[in-house]
Amino acid sequence: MSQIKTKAPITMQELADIAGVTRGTVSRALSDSPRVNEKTKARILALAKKHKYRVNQKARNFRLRRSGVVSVVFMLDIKSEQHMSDPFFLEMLGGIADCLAEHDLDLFLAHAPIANILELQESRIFLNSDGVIFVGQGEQHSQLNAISRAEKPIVVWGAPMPRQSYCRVGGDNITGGYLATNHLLELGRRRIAFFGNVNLPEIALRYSGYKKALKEHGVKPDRHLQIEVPFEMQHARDSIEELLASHTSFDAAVCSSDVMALSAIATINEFGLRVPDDIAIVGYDDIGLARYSSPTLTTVRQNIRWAGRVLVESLLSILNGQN
Amino acid sequence: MSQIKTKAPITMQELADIAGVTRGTVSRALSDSPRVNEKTKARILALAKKHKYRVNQKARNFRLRRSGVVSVVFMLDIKSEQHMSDPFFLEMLGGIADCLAEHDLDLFLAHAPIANILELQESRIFLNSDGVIFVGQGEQHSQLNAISRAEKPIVVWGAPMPRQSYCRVGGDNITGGYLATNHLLELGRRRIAFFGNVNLPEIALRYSGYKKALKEHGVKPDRHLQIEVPFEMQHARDSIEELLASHTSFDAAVCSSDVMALSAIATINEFGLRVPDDIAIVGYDDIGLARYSSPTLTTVRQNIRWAGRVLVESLLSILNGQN
DNA sequence: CTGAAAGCGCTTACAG
DNA sequence: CTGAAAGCGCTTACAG
Repeated sequence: MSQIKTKAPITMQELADIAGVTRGTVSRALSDSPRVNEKTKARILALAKKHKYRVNQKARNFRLRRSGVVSVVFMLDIKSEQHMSDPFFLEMLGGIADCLAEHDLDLFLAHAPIANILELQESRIFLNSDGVIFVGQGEQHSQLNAISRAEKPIVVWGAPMPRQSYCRVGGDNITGGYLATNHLLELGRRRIAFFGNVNLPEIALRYSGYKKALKEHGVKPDRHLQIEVPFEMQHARDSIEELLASHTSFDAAVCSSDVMALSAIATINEFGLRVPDDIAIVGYDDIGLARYSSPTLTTVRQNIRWAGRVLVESLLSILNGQN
Repeated sequence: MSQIKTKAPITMQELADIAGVTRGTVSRALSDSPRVNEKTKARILALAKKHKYRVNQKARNFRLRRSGVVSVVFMLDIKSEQHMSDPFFLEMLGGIADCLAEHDLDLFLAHAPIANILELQESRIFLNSDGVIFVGQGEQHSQLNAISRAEKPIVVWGAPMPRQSYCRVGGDNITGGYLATNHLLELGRRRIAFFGNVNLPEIALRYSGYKKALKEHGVKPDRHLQIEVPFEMQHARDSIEELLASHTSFDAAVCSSDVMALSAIATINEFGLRVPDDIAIVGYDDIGLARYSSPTLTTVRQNIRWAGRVLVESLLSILNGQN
């Protein structure tokens, strides 16, 4: 590790000397303790401002035996450029980062691909942070359950699951899937494909919303129209290409993400078909890119930034013992 | 701030007790100091492994009077979702994060929009980190110069500038602009537009590469074909729309980013024109999204992840006093 | 209401 | 080669 030194700014001891009190009193004044005289407190606060004093958060966290760091782990093979490139993750990250900063907490970004998240428990990601935010469940629901029983608090973005012992935050995937499908049904489409990996809990719920909408319109779901399209862009294109080559007939598709929808549009165009004339597409997430694509992509909106904030607030609640 | 506590793992004192030595010796053994007996060292290392001991980086950094944190600031109005969504930033972030992790350093992500970066000097971004990486120069070259004269080391991704007192890492923008333009010229295009804000140093260099290529092919640059297209997607589309509506004739465009190129393609399609038949487009960056768009986007490749690593290594060199 | 003191987990001159 | 000790900047029982 490198030899890094930083010129130290004014210290609490120095401020105490200036104020003619001890560190203890300054510390109490700064944390607005009721056990310090109001006048003393005001004087110290004024002095602190005047001398641009700021508590050294590192020392504070160290003293408090905490790290002041929250780790963020993006599931779904984060190393793959495709996934990191998905704007969904970036917007989520933005919301998390903003909220964490407001609470004076640092963000530690997990960067490695996570084949088995149980291994994380030995890593810096866990050892070096006060809590961990998982974005997505992948197919590791039981591992998440196991981890949640350890001492380190976690929160997870994803779907509700049976016997779920971890704190979860997530959108209403059933309704989302329902709305997307319903939109296509009302456009008169009847051969509606569902693109996505239903082994992922969130996608499974959207699929059930999809089936619910079909049922309401008297359309019988066709197993052959449930296509396991992966999130990763190149794989998505391969998968959709295969579908088109098979001449399976369909006139619309509900996609599991906007990036997947954009992949679908590009692939369909390459096959000489038009969107939405020949095949109508609905995305999911409402990323910025989708809003400005051509033609404008119809999508199911998730307020991703806000979701990021909720994840942080939930984690803080646990850390503060409010469950 | 919240009351966060973490169950402490085995401490250096405990390991010292087990080994029957003092903390000092353990510390030296772990840092591979030559001043400790090889046998003792081996014994301590084995014991450390056995008991899964890991040095508490927080305490270490605290003792070493450093934060162990590097801040990353993305210029260009990071708050705007459009910019955060630009895959260029994400890939750069990935490279930076990986390299930082290998050096046991944390990544602190600046999230606020940066109107004037001089204000950063009072903020957590500076106060709480050992160094700062700026991705992009914006139009704040002189502010960067000013900041670099402060005690906190910085490195900047961008273009070389006259009287540049900060450490810079960047691509060869002149050659990049030249290659992009040359490609179009060899396709027989002669009315080639340049899309980008030439007030940004990097873009200005690409523009000069563009002019150089034109000159070599005996094409006289047309001022009206230098269009100040912003990076931000919606603004890019507005700007290109305006150009198309003005009936300025052009048969190709060199774009300043792949996202800009995608915006251009979408806008051109909306005007009933075809790419590349009517107007050929070249992007810049080589983001994953471009690779899989339809039709595949021609672009100038920057190895963004690798660039991120170089930024980190450069910063570490400065921190280690190697300039 | 305030001070004196211990201690968070580490590193590193200084002795020996 | 190793130990004893000081100290990084803070917080918080414990006295008074």
